[in-house]
Amino acid sequence: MSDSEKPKKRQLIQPRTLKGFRDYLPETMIPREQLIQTAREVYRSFGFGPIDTPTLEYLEILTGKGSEETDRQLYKFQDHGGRDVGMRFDLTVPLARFVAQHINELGTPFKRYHIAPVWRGENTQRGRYREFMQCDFDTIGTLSVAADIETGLVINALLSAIGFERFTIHLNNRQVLNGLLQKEGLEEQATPVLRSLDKLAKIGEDKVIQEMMATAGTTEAQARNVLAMAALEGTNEEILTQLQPIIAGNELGEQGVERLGKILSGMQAGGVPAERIKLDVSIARGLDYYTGAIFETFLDDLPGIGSVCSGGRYDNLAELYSKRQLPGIGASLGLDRLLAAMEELDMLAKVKTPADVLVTYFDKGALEKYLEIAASLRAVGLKVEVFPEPKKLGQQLKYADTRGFGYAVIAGEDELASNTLQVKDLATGESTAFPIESAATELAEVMKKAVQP
RNA sequence: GUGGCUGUAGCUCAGUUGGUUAGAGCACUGGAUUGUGGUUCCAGGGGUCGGGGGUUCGAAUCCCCUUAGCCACCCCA
Repeated sequence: MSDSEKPKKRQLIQPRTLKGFRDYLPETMIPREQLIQTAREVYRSFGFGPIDTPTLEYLEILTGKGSEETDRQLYKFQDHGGRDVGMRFDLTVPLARFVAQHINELGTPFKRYHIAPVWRGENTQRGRYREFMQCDFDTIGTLSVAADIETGLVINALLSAIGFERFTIHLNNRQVLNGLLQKEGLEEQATPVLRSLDKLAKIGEDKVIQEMMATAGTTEAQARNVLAMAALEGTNEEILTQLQPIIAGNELGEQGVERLGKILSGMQAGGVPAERIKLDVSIARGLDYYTGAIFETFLDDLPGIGSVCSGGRYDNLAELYSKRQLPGIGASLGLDRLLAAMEELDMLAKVKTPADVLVTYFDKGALEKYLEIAASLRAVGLKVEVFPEPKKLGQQLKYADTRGFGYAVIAGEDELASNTLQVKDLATGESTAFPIESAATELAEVMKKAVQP
């Protein structure tokens, strides 16, 4: 073969994903889907209904309230018709547009959940990607404290259903903060002051004071007064009592404290253990648009990972798109953060298959028998895979073991001749013989017992 | 977007002052007289050293650019 006849090495395209974008393998996708399913069920159990909106919106919809930061992170381009479009960077702005457009058919109060990916072209870091899932729930069109309370109840139900017992829902009311700022004459600088305050847990008291003086132009006394309130300690009731004199004389603040008390007792009446709720006057969330209750949720065993479920109340969701004032309250489950936490706390089963049972393909001539067996197992609700090749039994068992199957069904000449199946528990290695007719129901029984002993 | 660190097989890494055909463990595929895995033994496949350019007789090793990851800042609607 001369050089010219040698097959040239094909120029391959390097397989890779964009910065901040990820592939999900079955072993990460399985717990991910489980988590989403749990969230869905909890949202539905409170009467929230599903919605979806387009990935792409007119650019003006997304940049409506835009800061420079927003613009910088927004994925935007011109579509084939020359329209300026952008990819949604959260689910709240699309909700605002959606509500402005449909509120007359929807009526109020309107409760929806929305689980969908969003895109932000920000710099990546651990746990921060450019494409990620948001799991929002919101109640639109009511100012009632009942909706505030329910938000707390949903957060509690969510984390409980996912399997957490030790977590703390931090609760605050922006009205209290705003009341104090009014009292201190800092209304104008509310945003930078609260942004600094939000960093209290992270950078400490002295630095927060320095930052407030530098970026918000407060006096040291003003900064200290704001911090004094944020530093209150004690039981929730004690904090409420201490707040009253601090805020006294400011109507907004007084209302805010009263409302906090109602949310607190309401959440407990709704079944949230008192020790899971913590009044935390320091949390502000960096968001300008929160006007009332604010929630942040921390895992007691992994507080460093940050809030895994956050949200709050806003006065006027759709102000940019509608003349109708639509107040609302909602929160968002931090799916990726939560999954990272669960992995770190070893709460995720390491499984590469969603199936429970592998039917081994043992006897070359008995494929149709195996297909029948698999069908009968599926009929009682089991997830079943038939191995596609009549390979050596040891290899098939190894396959089942490494993927995380719970059981293997083995049926060779001997079993088929006696009309039985051998069901092997892969965790213990024990085999049981079942009559072929009743094997499906008996195995289903066994598995049910294994799940709830 | 700014600054710092890093990038060798699917994964975790080794690779001496730049010097022949780049290694290990795990994982993967197959085998150990043809019906039982998660512990053994043997064999095998897999890398143009993230990509491109430069210096050099010679580059995984030095220089530049680029790309990706991590960390900090920023921000977190």
